[in-house]
Amino acid sequence: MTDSTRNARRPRRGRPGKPAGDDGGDARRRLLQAAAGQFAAAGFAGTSLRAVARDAGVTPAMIAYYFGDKAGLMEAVLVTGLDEVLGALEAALDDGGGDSAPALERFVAAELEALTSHPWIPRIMVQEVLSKDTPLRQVFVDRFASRALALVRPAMAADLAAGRLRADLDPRLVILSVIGMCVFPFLAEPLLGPLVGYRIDDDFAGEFVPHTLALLAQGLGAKS
Amino acid sequence: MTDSTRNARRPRRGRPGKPAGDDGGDARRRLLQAAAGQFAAAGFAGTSLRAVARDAGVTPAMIAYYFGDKAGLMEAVLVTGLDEVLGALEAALDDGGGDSAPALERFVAAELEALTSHPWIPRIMVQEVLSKDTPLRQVFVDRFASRALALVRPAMAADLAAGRLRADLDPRLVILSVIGMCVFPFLAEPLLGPLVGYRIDDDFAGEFVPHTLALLAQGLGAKS
DNA sequence: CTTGTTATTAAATGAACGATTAATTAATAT
DNA sequence: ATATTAATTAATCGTTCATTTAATAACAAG
Repeated sequence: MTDSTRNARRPRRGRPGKPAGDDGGDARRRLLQAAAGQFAAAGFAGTSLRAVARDAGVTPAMIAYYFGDKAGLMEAVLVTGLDEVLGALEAALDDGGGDSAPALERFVAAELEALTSHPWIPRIMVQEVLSKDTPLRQVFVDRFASRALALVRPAMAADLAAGRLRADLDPRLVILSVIGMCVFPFLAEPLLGPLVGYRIDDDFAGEFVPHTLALLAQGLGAKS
Repeated sequence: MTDSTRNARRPRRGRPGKPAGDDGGDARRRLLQAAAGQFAAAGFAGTSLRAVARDAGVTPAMIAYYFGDKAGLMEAVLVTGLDEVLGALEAALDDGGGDSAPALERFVAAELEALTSHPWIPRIMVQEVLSKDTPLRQVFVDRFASRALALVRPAMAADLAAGRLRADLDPRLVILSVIGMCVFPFLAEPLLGPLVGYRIDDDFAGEFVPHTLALLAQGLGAKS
């Protein structure tokens, strides 16, 4: 499906040499975009550079030219997306710091909205960063995880001190549960979307953020 | 790491022919075990049959003999594990039906305990079933998802009728959030385990089940 | 105009992979 | 005893892959 829909776009492959005019510099961006989609859909090992190059309308040699090798391409894809998400998280948590909503609520909302714009990030993460001990993991830790945790932990401590967070829960496990609630729908959408009945489009965050906040605020139990 | 630790076990590969005595029938089981580990760690495309066979102490031709081809091996791995998990869920939800804990609580506890015994299942699912439209997906839906949902949905309805579940939440999204909370720690353990501070061993369910139930029961908010 | 740099292609290389086949041995049935 | 079946290895085939190399064309600077 991914093939047949995108294939007919670039049927002709030109003669060697620098292309004329306004196409210049575009190939790198198209390669990143094609690679993000294919890495998310088929994983690192399951993605062939030939297919990425074909999707981007260039030859595989261009990947070596711009990114060195396959791992370099994956790294470029990942850091490009992660930087954008981290920026959104920083903006949401540094916000004033005064009387706004509890920090964990702002964190959840910002994360869900950022992921809605980059739905391939969780899939690449789980497939290539979470389970395997690849060089990418260090990139992820340094470039994203450590900074994100540095934002969240003091915010949680502030919530706790202000009495806006239960004191009898293990903070480690709270982080785990909250991240899981936020990230899992993006992982499972291709299967559970049709089955349960949801779709990740521009409106998804608008629907899922209130639900998640309501669930986190009071749990599942009926009001007594 | 996976290589060097498991490698030295079966250094010698015998002469051709049926092995004598009590080894018979063991190769199939060892292949399933080795394949589960490698599929979970490296994904379907990232796993080579040569490596699985080496890990199991046989030749790659044995995989064709027992499972036909690579896809058949993966399918056998998956259904073997899923059947065991489904059995645990059925046992937990069919339990009497009387005055025990809310069904969603029993579901959560049973799922977490079953996954603790088969921690590779969520990783294979996310990597090979959730995101890609492979033949495995139908296997998963028929063999597990449809039956599990058939167990959960009436149980949730009963909870709702008995006033043990908030009526103002979207049931579709509740299922999504609950599954995400349960499954995500298994996906993220290789990365977040050392970082956040938890390990999936025999005691994990004993620690995580009470936390999850407490969080689901009342949410994060401090008691007023 | 020439010279160098940048961006691109076509073609070749070598390794790894999944799958197949033929040979081989043990167990079992006749 | 003998034939048949079950379980296993060794060897190899054809394919696909990532990567490398050499050639080529546009463009910029002198």
